[in-house]
Amino acid sequence: MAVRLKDIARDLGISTVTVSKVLRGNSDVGDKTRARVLKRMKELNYQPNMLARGLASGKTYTVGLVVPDLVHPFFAEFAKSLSGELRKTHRALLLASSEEDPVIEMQEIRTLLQRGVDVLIIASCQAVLKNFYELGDNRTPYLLFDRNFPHLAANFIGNDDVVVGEMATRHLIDLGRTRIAHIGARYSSPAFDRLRGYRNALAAAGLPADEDLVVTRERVEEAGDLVGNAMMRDLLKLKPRPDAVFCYNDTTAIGAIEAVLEAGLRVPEDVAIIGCGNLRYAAYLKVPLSAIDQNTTELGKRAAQVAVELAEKPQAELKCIMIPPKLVARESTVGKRRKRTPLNA
Amino acid sequence: MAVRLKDIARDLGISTVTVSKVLRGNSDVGDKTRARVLKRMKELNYQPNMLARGLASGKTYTVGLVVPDLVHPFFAEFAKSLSGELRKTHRALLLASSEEDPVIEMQEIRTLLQRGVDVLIIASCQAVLKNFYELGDNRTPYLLFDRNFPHLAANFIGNDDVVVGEMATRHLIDLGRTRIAHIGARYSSPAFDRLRGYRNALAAAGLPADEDLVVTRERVEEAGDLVGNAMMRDLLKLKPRPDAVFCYNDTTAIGAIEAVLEAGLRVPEDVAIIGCGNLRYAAYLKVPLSAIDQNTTELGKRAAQVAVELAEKPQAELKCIMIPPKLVARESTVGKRRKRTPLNA
DNA sequence: ATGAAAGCGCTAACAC
DNA sequence: GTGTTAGCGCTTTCAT
Repeated sequence: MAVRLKDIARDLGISTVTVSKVLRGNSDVGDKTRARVLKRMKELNYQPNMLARGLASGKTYTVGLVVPDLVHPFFAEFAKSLSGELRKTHRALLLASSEEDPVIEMQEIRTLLQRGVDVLIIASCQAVLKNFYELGDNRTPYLLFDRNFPHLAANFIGNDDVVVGEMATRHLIDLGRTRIAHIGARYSSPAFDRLRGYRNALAAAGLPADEDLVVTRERVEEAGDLVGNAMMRDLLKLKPRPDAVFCYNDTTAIGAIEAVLEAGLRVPEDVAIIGCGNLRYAAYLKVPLSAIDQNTTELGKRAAQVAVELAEKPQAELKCIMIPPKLVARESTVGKRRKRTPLNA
Repeated sequence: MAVRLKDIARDLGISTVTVSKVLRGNSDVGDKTRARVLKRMKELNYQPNMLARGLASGKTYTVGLVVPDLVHPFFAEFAKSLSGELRKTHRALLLASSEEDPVIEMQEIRTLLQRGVDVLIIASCQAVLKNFYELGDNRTPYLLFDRNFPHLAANFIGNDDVVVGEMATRHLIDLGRTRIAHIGARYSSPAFDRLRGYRNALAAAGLPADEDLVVTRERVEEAGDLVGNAMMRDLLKLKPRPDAVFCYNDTTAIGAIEAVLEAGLRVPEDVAIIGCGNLRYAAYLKVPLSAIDQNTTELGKRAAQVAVELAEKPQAELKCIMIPPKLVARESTVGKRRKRTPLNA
């Protein structure tokens, strides 16, 4: 059996309460007693039982995270950053992957809530989020991440995706492109906002908004390269064909580039392509990929901070945090004239 | 406050014990009583408090995983697969990333054990694993993953890395290459075994084992591309220079390819290069990368199964599971004559 | 088939 | 400063 508070108390002839107080750094303990307790704890290599603490105190020092796909570099990067930041506060991360399936997502949320996570961070794939309240009268605070639900007054952290769309499209405009297409996703706030940004930028530049140039398909997240490839092939059939494409994410962009090359055209000379996410290996692709970097590491850090705040003060004021994105131009838009951007820059 | 067993018992005029039995599917409950309990549970949307259950029963239905780097596709893929499989058994995943730092790793292990994980799965970055026992007299069963410690009698799951090395090297030999180099890692069982496999294959083919052709460096995991690039540059200075390289992983391979191209040479004509891991985007790289696929999804599935077994029967016989790797040949070794292998194949 | 009693390891609230 | 009492929500054991 593991060492318990009780063991230390017995050894020292004091009460468990005092030991507990020392454990938690409570100030109302005599210096001598504190020293003796700490010494004994070290000797016995005492490890507190967080289950018991959680049950008694209502705080588990645990954060739950639900993402649609752990392998997606964006979510993996976020999870890593979040986890690293939580470690500094001695909190643990309960992680679940919903596979972009709302039903699985609900199940995972339930699992996490049953474990008493202090906060829930979630990039939800629900179409509507009213279901969130059907999970019992649970008062666990939550933080929406990446995907927002405008009609829901909730804590949110993500990028300003309107800016993402504007930034990408503006970049293509600045390069002199005039027939700019958009390969988008559906049913999520980032998809919707990036599209809006795209339109804003076109309008601001006085370019026409040709609806043929906007194509979308469901489930862009999973096999994005294949989807991107298919959609690009559709776009290439248009006359005149687009001379640039802003893709919803990097994987669709990769597929799109492939389609352009397969059609015997050049990137970026015939069609410039920009993605979003800034994959770790973007610089090593057949055509090094330009992309909007989401600053994912910062996103994870800030999310951890908000999570800790929520854990400590569940009724805090609503937070809505937008991390500014950043343009990383590589060959897929600017061609070979610039020097190669180093990895992850 | 959330609904408790007690509430249901009170509503129905029965004891909490009976309700608890229904909850756990215990058979010694009358059909009528069971039905009433289940009905009421549904009505109130009862969610069991797993902390309380864990404290009382000693089982938390939680598995801990520690990986060196969550963003590394191999570990991300593994975590995803593991998590998906655990979900089927209603278990949760506590995840931690050690950043390839033994000190952080110990801290994370402690954090997980304090939360009472039923099993610990770990790709450890410790040089020696005796420290494992210093974490208290904890009897939590653990499963080593990817990185083995031969002198430690422990459960293990991973690839047979000797076979990985042989398979990769053999592939290069079959292509007629005779001066085959190896860019390796250090201080881990996969690194060591892949090197052994490399040597085995050379010996079996009657090729000389030139020690100049084996280069290693620390911390290949993090910025693998840069490390691979630097090591390849070293190799290219040799006379005669190598005509093929087996790289420890895909990221070093990417860097190595870059170095070859920067030197004005061709891949694979001048230098054939093969990696290990089979990145999701391997097919879309400048030179589509040949690699040994580690069958990571299967690895995660089997790990989950073993974890569940260990959770239920901690004293089970030691398991040592080797998932067979698979060769995926692309342009970086065989050139353009073959058809492109589809993504993730 | 059902339940009473005891307790998992800890903390909160209040005495002294 | 220190200790007492009383739980947190559940399971276990052993009566009946």
